[in-house]
Amino acid sequence: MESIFAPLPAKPDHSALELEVLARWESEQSFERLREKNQGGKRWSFIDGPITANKKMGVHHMWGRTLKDVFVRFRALQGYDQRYQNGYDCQGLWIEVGVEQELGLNSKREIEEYGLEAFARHCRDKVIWSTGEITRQSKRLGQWLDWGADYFTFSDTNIEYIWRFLKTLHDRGWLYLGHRATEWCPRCGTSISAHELTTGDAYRDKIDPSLYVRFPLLERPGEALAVWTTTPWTLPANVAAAVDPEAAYVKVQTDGESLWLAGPLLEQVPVTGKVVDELPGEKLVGWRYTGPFADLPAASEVEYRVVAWDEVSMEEGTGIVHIAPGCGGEDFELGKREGLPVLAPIDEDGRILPGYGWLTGKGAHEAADEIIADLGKRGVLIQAGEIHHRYPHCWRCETPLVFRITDDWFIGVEEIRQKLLDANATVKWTPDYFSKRMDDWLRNMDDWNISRRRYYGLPLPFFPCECGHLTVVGSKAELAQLATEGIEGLEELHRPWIDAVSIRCPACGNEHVKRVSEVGDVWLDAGIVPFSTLGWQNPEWVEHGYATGASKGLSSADLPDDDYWQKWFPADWVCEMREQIRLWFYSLLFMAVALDGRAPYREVLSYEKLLDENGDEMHGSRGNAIDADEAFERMGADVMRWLYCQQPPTQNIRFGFGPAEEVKRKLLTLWNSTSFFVTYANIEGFRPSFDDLAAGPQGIELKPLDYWLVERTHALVAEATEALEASLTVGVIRSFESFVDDLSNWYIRRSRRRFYSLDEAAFRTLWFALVQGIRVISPVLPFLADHLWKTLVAEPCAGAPDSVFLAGWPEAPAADRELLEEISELRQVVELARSARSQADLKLRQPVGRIVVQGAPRAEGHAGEIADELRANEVVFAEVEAVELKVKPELRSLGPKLGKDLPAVRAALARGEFEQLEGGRFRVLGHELEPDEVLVEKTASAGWSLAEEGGITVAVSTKLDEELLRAGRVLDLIHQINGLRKEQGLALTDRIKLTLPESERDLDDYADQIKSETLALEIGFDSSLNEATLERVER
RNA sequence: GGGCGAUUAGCUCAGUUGGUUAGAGCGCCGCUCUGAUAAGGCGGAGGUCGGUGGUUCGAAUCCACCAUCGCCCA
Repeated sequence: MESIFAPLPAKPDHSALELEVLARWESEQSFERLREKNQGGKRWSFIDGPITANKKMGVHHMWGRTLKDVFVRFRALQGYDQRYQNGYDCQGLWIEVGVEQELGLNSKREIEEYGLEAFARHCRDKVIWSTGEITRQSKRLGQWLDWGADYFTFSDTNIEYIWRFLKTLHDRGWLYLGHRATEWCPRCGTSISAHELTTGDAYRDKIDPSLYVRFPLLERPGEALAVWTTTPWTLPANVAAAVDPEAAYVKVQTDGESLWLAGPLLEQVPVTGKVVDELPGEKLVGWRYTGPFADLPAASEVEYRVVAWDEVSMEEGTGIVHIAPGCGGEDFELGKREGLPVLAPIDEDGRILPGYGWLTGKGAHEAADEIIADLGKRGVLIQAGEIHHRYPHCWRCETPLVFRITDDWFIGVEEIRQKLLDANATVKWTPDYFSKRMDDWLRNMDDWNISRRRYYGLPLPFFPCECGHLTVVGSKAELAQLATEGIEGLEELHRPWIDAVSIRCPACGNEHVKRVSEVGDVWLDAGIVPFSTLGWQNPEWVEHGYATGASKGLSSADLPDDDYWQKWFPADWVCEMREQIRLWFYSLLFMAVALDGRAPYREVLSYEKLLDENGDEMHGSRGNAIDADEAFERMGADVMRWLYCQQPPTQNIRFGFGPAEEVKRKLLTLWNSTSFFVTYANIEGFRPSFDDLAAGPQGIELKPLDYWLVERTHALVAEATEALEASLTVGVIRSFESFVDDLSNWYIRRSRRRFYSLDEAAFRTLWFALVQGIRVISPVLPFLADHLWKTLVAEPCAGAPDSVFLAGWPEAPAADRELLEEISELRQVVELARSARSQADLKLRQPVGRIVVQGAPRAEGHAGEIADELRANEVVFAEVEAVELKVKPELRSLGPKLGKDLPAVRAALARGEFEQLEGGRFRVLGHELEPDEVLVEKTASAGWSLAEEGGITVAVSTKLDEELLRAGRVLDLIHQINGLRKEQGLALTDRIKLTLPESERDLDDYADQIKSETLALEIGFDSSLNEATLERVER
């Protein structure tokens, strides 16, 4: 006879099972059918943050992908129509990184010599390769998205939407060309934005010179300022020295001359001598001095002087700060306030410009030693040492950054700041304190530097004419209209093609206006997505119209029309890692509020960082990084997903093969429970009915335990639904674990024997519980769940959906809380009784006479089960006799009633100073306490072992009569014989002949029990034996 | 310097509106089941709940300050 249920192997091979399920999803078109099923129904809008398409994914990427998939599947199960669009980030520095390395290019000059067109094509190839890998890995993880209809940020469509955004901002006057000091990477030849400084580990340990130098004072011969710096290359750009006007400064008489410095710092500065004068900082302001490189041509006009600044540090240095407005952000701001000249000493490559004498042409950081030597030779140096500190480096090439005055394009943020804060107030953040994090960022953010001096990125559509007019082009069509040359060769909106285009200036008619050479910040690319992919203000739907420019042929995504945008904007839910608060979440918010006035998302889920299982960061170089493909192979996607989902998003996750083994063991309980069911259902010929899933088994009399499991299952469904509605996967995991424990360690344990015959109520109940459990966990464990669904439902039930994902989300009636409490009380009684047995050294194999239970009225109907579970002849519910009574206050009710008298009453009770009244009442210190206001504890009288907790008391009789002892010996004997059977390698079904020592003759009354439990056909006795022996009997 | 978060058993973490004896998993020790068996169950050891004050009849929980760590901003 063929099995109704396909038998399950002893353990799941997750990886193999998952590949099987993937193949089935493919052949059965499960995802496509799910989409069809939900089409046109209620909507749930999710927008995927674009993943940078420059490499394969690691396990740290899989956390977010898993969370996204869990909620996408959950909402799909609930019947929500969705878009399922994946996104790729395809241009900008991130893409250039790998390509440059592959091509062995190491500077902008080399890229330009290599040729921008070939470089651009390489970048595109890199993206194509990477998106192929990421798609493959995502599918393997189980992510259900509309693969092949992805959005690519380098499409002309995406770029045009950003152009339009920039034009809108320009019309509002928010766009400007700024002139300021910014962090600059001399190797990449571009400025580094505040965004980029917060990405990854920009701040790294670095050893720098620590220089104390003297600035001789003009009007005070023989006196000088002592100044400290760690960046010698900025000294040629010095124009001022800053002091804290509030602080006290001292003059120290040294061997040669007198040095001024801040009093509080005297101890830690390498200046020794006698303090001969003291002045407040404000008295120093206005003093003039000779600059450290005053002779250089660039410095010829500078009038060096002391200025006041309240930011002067009294923690390090000398309290007199060297100011070079051309070399630092704060210096630049101070310089503006004080009207200081700006010396900008370095060029794009970090080399010192002409006008700086012998320094010209040298690299800023590299020139340090020569500068120090020169200062020493000229007697300017007080002391040169070293300092270990954190210094910003380029995130892509690890080059130490410099400060440079540059012209960058900025978006002014003052007019929009409050609107962003208002919009953020409408967003539900998980974890909620991230909302404040965003608020803080919004309050503090500076104008947005959007330009990068690079190649393969969003071309900024800025065409400045010599006449002073700036044209910001808003679309390709507009560009074509204004173009005077180069438009015919514009195959996509990238350099070098776009650079060939000239336009006519609308203001003066000049026909040779060229675009600026800068490209845009990648966060513009990602932030525009809710507009560019949803067809904002697009007049008509263009099928496959999203794939334009560089993305032509890569995606089948449509360019929808504005009606569609109205339907899908804003997103109901987005989910990315925490860093995205100031990156993607920010640029999304900024662009949406600028264009539409609303927040682009209603809910945000954000999560922390992935570490290895020891809590260290994963690094390829450290050898502790786990390759995603290896993880799929060795732990399986379900196990990975479980690991991600059991982590509260507020905490770093510790990910590794060790934790994965724990998860596998946990999942084994579910597997074994299912396997138990399948085994006996096949033996007994049980066939399930799909209708039972609607509300549990109907039209059959359920035993109390069955009824309990049904209610327990309803509770699971309710808890899991609530957790997922709140974006908290950890809640689902917890509920599910506790459910499986109840199912396995209570229901199956208690009901096992009912499955040895066709007890329909038991089979239907267990089937229902297993299947509902599988449905609830399916978003987390899609493979295992769908495999078990196929086994338990799809194959045996005619007409059932062939995938759990086509079966909808289970509905649960309100669970019978009273019954759940009842069983929970019952289990408490059993646990207390076990504890009491254990205290009296009564192992479970030793039957006991009587168990008395007090304070658990709800468990009273389960006396038989308790007796069976605890091997007791009798279980009674009555008052437990005790020798001693301890009475404690029930604080919850007595606290409010007694108030300040409570401690005294409590102490009196503890001393035993109370009077027992009728009806379980007590009198203490003049207060009469009701029975529900006290907790009564008892100490066992002789012959009893007692355990109590939470008002429940269980007493186990420790008196063992002859009969009980014999029954105990029988169980011991059975245990021993079954051990022997195993030792001798007998099969579970082998029959035996048993020979017992003569001393066990008195157990002969139990022969039938012994025979059936050990599969013995006959029992003999032999006086020469000390121990039982057995031999196998051929049948 | 400012902000946010964290600090609970050897390790990783729960702890619901303040309420009796602060829990789980892993590890350790002991026991147990022996039809989940290189698994399951029970029990034990192990905690001044980071510190100090305060509010309260009562604080891991609320408040203040401090310390340490992480993240963010300057």
